[in-house]
Amino acid sequence: MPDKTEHLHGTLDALILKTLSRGPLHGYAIARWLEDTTDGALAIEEGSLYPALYRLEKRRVIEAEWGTSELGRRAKFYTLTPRGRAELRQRTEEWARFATAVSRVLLPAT
Amino acid sequence: MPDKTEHLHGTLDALILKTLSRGPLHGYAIARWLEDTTDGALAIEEGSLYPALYRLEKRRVIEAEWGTSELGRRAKFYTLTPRGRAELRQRTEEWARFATAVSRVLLPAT
DNA sequence: ACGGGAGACCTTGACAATCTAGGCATCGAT
DNA sequence: ATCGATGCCTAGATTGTCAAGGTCTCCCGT
Repeated sequence: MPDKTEHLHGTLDALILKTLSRGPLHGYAIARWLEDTTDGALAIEEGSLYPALYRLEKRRVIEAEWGTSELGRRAKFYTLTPRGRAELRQRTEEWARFATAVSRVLLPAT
Repeated sequence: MPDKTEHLHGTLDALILKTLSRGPLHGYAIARWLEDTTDGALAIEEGSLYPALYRLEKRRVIEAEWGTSELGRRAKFYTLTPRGRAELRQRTEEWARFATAVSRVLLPAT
């Protein structure tokens, strides 16, 4: 049972960039990887994923190229650009600051 | 310099509830308290705050009552209802799970 | 031979929540 | 007299996610 993904707002981009920082992947695989490595806590809907990828590509933080998936199917592979790496760093720091602040309020003296 | 508040999505309600769990406060004071205790990392825009309070009141997780602020001004004081406490617990847990998942992806091996 | 599920992509429309940018009123200090 | 802080409020635009659909191919079970 995945979490309310409502929180994703503003975080999905960073998650995608981070996923791609480990190497090129196609969209479907990005969603899979995120879901797997968080034990299902992060469920990325395809209706969120593909528009996000398109946004990121348009802003030139990722690049797309058609290729073939591990299972021999047509798939679009995304690669992180230098720009993307910079943005990832920045967004990661933003997240850290935000999460720290919220946790300080919500989970004090745990 | 406050953070991009874009992240707030879905978190603001919990923050407000938590703030009120320490005792009744008026809207302006809620924003102040959140801003202060997070060293400005959480800047709550009034255009987000008041609609949020209205939403929460309508859902009966908080109650409003007009009164007088510490500085002698007319102010609306909000109190957490039992329902609100329950929701706070639930949302806090949701946040914890979400934040843990995102951090695990974004800040691995820190 | 056929059906269904999984892999892989995409789009449309609705919705929810935040932000921007205003407005109003009172008070104290300069 | 004006300005900043206190305190409330609203309208509209923006944004991003979600739900729900659709397409095509491959593989597996029956």
